[in-house]
Amino acid sequence: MINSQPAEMAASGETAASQVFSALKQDLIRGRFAAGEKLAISALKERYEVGLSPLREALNRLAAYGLLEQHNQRGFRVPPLSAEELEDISRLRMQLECMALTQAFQEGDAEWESQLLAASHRLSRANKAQGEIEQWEQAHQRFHRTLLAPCGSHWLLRFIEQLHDQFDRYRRLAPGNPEIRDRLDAQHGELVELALDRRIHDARYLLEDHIRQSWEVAKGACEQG
Amino acid sequence: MINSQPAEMAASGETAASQVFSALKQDLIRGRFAAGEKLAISALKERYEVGLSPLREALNRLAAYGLLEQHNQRGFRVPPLSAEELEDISRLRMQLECMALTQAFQEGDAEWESQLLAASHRLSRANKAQGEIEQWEQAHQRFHRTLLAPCGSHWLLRFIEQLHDQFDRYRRLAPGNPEIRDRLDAQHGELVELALDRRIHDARYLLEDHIRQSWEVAKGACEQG
DNA sequence: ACAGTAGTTAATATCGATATTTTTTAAAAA
DNA sequence: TTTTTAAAAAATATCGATATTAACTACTGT
Repeated sequence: MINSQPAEMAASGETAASQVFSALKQDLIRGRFAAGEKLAISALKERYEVGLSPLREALNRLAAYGLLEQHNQRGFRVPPLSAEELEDISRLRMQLECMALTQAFQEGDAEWESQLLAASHRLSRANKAQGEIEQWEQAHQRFHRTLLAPCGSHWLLRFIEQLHDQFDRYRRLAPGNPEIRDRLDAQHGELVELALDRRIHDARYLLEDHIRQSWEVAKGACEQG
Repeated sequence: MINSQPAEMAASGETAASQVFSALKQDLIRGRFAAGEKLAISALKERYEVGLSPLREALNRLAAYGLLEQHNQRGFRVPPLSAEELEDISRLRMQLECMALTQAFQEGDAEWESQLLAASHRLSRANKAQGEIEQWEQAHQRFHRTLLAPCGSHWLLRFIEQLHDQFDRYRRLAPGNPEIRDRLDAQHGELVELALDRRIHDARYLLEDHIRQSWEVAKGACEQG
């Protein structure tokens, strides 16, 4: 059984449901669907070239995750955007990520420092290659994930990731703000320095400000857009 | 279309998938399945008297929620119990619920106080009716939900509920500890008093202790059981 | 006896068709 | 015109059957 898979098939072990789950999740976060929009299942079937059963399973997972609303007998909707919810998400991010940061500073070892430096470097390089937004987005996500990874709490990381996905829906829909964007980029480097020196107090303050600045940008998605 | 539904049908608008989701969720929290057990889908079909499609959708939701593990091409498993995860869950509960409590004390109004008193009363009455454990469980859950409800953060409440469900898996599997149980019951009443007086500092300390005591009980589920 | 392997069984994941429910459209009544 | 009602259309949810994958068993060779 050598090379029996067509080129378009994904890695072995991937099921159709899990593939369409990932694809749909990405598209939801990227804002490819209008907020509040009702998803037409038959249209999704064509779009993702997948049958009804795996598609519905993916939709159910996404609803349980909070990236879709599910209403009995009337299908799935993209959740609406609201400034109130964005505030909720942002404030909770500040609290949870600061919690995780504190623990990460205690638990993080040399290996972590290396990975953090690497992630930071990848992020700054991805910055310059304009036009490849998705690459930057991935590097950005990985940086923040690496920063908090050693915090030791599986559930805390899970919730933070979930909030991050929610937050990104807003941020990616908002118009770019080059001014704040530059400041945000600089903060990533500063966070690494503070992490290496384990200056938890300053780092917490900086991370909180980082989220607050991002929040300012993300707010742009709520203005009658 | 009057009374066209058979007696065993649930409220209108309920779909087969959502019904089996609720039933399965309850059974998982109640420990009706062995930890680590692989779920035989065909057996579940008979047990819940439901077809394959709605059953699989329910399983997918539960996996996304964290009450099941899903492995591609090899079905669904009940997550194993571990003392480490219980510690993670418990510590996070302390932090998140104390956060919510603080905000609830600020936002809570007279209506909240009334509902809290009512919930507390129901809980103490449910206590005495032995043999009706499920009734007490429901009253208990509602009490804790009411206590934190006015905190104003949709996502915080969501995460707390999720952790609560995880925690209860352990607690309900653990052998009963009448000694601690009495103390826990007493704490519910004390929490109400502190809430009415908005004594946030004492209340936080008490809630933290409440969770810690429950944790002690829940640990019993991890011992080679 | 043991490791490796083909063949068999059982389970999962998916497809195609159908039944139910909601939404839309059109007609009838106030 | 507005509201109600009824019929038609569209969409969701579910069923039954099938294909695909993993787990198991018996065999072969060493």
